[in-house]
Amino acid sequence: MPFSLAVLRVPLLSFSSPAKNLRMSRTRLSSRSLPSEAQNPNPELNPGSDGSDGIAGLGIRGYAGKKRVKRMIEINAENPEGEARDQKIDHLPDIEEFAYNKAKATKTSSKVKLASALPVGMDKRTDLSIVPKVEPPTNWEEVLEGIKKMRSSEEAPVDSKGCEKAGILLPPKERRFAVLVSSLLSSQTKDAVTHGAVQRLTEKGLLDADAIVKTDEASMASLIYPVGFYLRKAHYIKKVAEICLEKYDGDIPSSLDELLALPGIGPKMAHLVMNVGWNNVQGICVDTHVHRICNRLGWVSRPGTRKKTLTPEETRVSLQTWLPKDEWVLINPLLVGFGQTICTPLRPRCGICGINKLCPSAFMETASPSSKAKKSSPIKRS
DNA sequence: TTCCTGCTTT
DNA sequence: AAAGCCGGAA
Repeated sequence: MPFSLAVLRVPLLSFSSPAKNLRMSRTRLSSRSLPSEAQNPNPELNPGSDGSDGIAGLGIRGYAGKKRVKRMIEINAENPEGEARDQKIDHLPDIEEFAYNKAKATKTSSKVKLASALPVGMDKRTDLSIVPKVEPPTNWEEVLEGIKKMRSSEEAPVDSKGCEKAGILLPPKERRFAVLVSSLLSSQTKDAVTHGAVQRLTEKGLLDADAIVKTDEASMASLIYPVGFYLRKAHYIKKVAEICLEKYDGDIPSSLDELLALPGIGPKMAHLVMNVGWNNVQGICVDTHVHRICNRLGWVSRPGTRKKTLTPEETRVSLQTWLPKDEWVLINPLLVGFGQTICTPLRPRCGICGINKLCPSAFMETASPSSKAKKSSPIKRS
């Protein structure tokens, strides 16, 4: 085991000011050289582990600015392969190979039913061949390139503190669990806050299912505070840990449906975990940023119409009908970072945006997105 | 006010 | 479809 599993019982604290009790001994994780495929229990599920960290690292390597590369090299200082890995940037693993290779999961949960009842025509969300072929948006490649350029010149929170980065120095199984917990914590929470919470859990060895079930909910809540909805999430984390321990031998589920069946795990997190946790691309991870930006760009629409999509799930399905699968994984960190720094939800910085000439929504949003922008859809405009 | 890499329940 | 969860920051 890479770190001590000693369970620290944290006294129940009042939540009025829990933060001050959170700082304790800062035992640094042993960042020794890590085995990759050597300890990978499911090598067939991790074809990306060619000595690299697979897709999980792409969020880091793909759009790394100089600062970040430097930081990664620092982090990997004790890892002999570290620097070498950082050189191999912008290399896409062959995700086609294992995109459709997963066996069907048990579909017993109500959530699964909900998921497949979503506005699709593509049940099981894997077989795109039955979806009517949609013409890709004009200039989409140029737009994508422009965004990539902007992303490489400015560092975004997601680059250093996103879920993709969670547990990057851990062995596969621990890393997967870290990605799952990190995702769970990330919703409605700034990356820096999520990162801090994960850090505290890591220091206490609480990214391990076995350790989590032995920790009471209040302690968990105080540790992850102040992430959004921390009480609920503390509850979910414990439930998830119990399920993982019982059904998956302490590992996380390896199929989309089984992930969706976990409490507190919805489509956004499930796809993220599949993508960066299992290197198994079943769909695009669409969060609020991807949802917003795709609509601003006119990249997605309600089926058969030119109206904006109403939900992230609708966006995901629409985007998947035309975006080449090569881009499915990278589109998330790309647009999330873009959304954090430039194409912000409120008052997007169109003035400094390198693709404002190509964006149908550029300089259009004077009021809040909910009030005005809703009526004048970017793709409907003449 | 609106948002933060949402999900669950009504 | 909409409310509720959580609290803080811009």
